Amino acid sequence: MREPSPAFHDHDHANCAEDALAFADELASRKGLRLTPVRRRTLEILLTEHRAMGAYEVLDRLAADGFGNQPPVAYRALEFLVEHDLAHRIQRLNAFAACTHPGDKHSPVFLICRACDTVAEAAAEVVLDAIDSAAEAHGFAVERVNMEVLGLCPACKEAGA
Amino acid sequence: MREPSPAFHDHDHANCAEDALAFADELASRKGLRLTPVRRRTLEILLTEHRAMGAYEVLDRLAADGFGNQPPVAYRALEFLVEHDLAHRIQRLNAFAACTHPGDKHSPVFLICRACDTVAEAAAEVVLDAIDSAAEAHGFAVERVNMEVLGLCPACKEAGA
DNA sequence: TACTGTTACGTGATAATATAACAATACCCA
DNA sequence: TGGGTATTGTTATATTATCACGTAACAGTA
Repeated sequence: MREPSPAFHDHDHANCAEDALAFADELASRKGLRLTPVRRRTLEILLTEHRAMGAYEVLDRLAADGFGNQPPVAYRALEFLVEHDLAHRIQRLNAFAACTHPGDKHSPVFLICRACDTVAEAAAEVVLDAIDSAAEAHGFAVERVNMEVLGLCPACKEAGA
Repeated sequence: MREPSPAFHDHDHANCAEDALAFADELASRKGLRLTPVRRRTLEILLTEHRAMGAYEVLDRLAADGFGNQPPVAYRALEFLVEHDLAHRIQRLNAFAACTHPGDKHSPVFLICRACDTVAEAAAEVVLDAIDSAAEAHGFAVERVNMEVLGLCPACKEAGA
């Protein structure tokens, strides 16, 4: 497996982490959430890395920063972020990634490269309607939607993976 | 958590397992696959239970039937079934379920009840087009799509979960 | 300020899920 | 029949996730 790249294509990454953190702060004060030090730092880690990270990898970083070093520390912080749509869980990889469209009401579609594990978050609002009507036909009340697409990113496709 | 029911609504379940097994046999001989005893029995277990089962739960059944009792036995058989679309992996639950529409070219949407863990497999062909175009915009080559919707099934909604 | 209910955190232990590696066996086909 | 391949069994271990409990921080009340 090749090294994951920060995203499929370059972008202005310099400030995007900063912006996202600022947004999180604003969201927290607006909704009365407690973006505590561990939680904020966890988000910062995900934003800075800009890739899907395993809980234990995040935990190592947190521990290095003086926070607790037991699994629940990371899992709880990550759970909080996911719950408030500041991060997503990538089931396929048992990993977590900061949301790249915070604030947008979105149902993200994750494009996961099977060769380098890079994850891109695509928008696909259209999909939601289809899901809703399919669910409705079953009398099912939709709460959260998770869509994951496995395949090859441009770089790995090029490289002939 | 309530007990999972076989499906959101009753259906003629008596023969559906039998039919699916017959289909699998036919598929195997048509495509030259080796639906060996462990593999066939694994599919039969999933079909008969008609619910999402963990790998270790499947393993217990297999062991009771005289097959090996170590994890790889179950994981390998399940992997085979998933690869050939005879079963699906439900990431959210770390579990596996027999495909309820074998043979159909489908991109299943799983409706997962957060209260009782029941899983229904809905069809949503429309969704695929949307996914494809979203992926195309990223230069991403789609290979497999997995969509999981979390919410409440009719029974649990009724029960006020 | 003291009291109280609630939420969050730290920690140790353990559960649940999944894979690596290798040996033994069964199958296929020339 | 023999040699290559796919499959299975088995041992060991890696990885991911949760439970349980005690303490600390916070919010609201009087």
